[in-house]
Amino acid sequence: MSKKQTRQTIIEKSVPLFNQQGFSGVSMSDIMSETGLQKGGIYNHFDSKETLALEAFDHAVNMAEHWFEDVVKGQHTAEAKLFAFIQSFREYVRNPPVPGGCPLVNTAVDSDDQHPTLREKARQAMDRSRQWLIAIIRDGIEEGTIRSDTDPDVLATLITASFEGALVMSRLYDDPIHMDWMVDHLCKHLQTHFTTP
Amino acid sequence: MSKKQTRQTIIEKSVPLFNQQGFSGVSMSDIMSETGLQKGGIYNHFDSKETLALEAFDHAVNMAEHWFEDVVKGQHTAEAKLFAFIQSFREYVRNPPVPGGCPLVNTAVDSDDQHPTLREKARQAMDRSRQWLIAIIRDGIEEGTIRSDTDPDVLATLITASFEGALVMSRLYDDPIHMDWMVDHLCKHLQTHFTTP
DNA sequence: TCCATTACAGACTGATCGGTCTGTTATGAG
DNA sequence: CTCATAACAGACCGATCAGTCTGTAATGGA
Repeated sequence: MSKKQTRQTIIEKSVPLFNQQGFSGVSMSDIMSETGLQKGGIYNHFDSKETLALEAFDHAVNMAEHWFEDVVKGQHTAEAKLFAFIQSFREYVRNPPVPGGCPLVNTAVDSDDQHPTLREKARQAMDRSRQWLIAIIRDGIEEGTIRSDTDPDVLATLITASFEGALVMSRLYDDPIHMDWMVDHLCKHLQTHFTTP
Repeated sequence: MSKKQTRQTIIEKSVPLFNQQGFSGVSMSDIMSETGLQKGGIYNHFDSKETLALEAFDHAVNMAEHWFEDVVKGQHTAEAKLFAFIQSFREYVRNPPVPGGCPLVNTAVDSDDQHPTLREKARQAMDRSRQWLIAIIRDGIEEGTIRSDTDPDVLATLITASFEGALVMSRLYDDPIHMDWMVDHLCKHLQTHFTTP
């Protein structure tokens, strides 16, 4: 096993731990038993628990981003992309690409004033996610499939917040129905922004 | 200071700590310095950190529940109650009744598999909140101000999840605009469920 | 005022925390 | 095969963890 591989394994094994239990809920012992490595094997790759947590967060976000990008990949109009994106929430809650829910929400909630760097990372990732959505919506307005009086910023926030809230509820109840209801609602709402009747 | 009073003070001082930093993010030392008491003074009232955390959660939820009940108190139709409830989200995010955001979301995210009792409490509190909303919606259907084809369960979930998601976003960005956008959206959506034109 | 009760202080415990360091073993270039 | 390098094991560190216990001081009823 090369250095890079071991390092990557540590990160990958850490992702579910941090995403499920939060920064202070995870101990280096947890990571040791999860990876099968001892102290020396881990601290050879990472300076501190915080460094590892930051990289684990990045990796978790990457996983989610790639998952959503794949969902949208096959679609060629903004309308279809948005529709596919929202429909994919159903699958996300049933078969989450990142164990433990959405790393954005988890980190946003977990890092309340306590871990400023982690919080800043969460903010940046949230912004990247919103900008990605905003770009799709703008494309839709340009190509004429989305009504020109649609505010991309507003719509991006509505979709994102709805997803996060419904995900938390479905996870708390361990019942995907709440996400399904939200997806139905979002789809209906999206119709009002489409120019196609 | 009577026993009950001291006990209550400990709970009240613990609420922001647990709500902001999560169960494992708070140490008994934190609670000691926050309350000004020493170990003996705290463990005289509570068996363990977990017992205290559970009571702190109950108290946090009570604070939020009373806050929302007050908001709705002045309104006499279901339509007006729902409208006042949703509008109050703007104030909630600017002037939260419980420091650290919504205890339901925080606890739901914090207790991922780790603290089953806390998770169960969060579930029950979430259910109480949904049932409260559902009852209002049912009243509205009975009194004829809300369309009879409205599904109270669905609408309650939509409102709750939207609130939670937007709250997380506004808190992460430290910008109430996201909640404002969501409130605008929910109000417009509510109109479609009202029988009044 | 007296005394039983109890709220609380604070020293103490063993476990565990994040992190360091040295020794050992695996690795890969020559 | 040889040897320099570095990946890793695991003992070890001081700090801090949740929780216990004894001593003390405050309280409140008689």
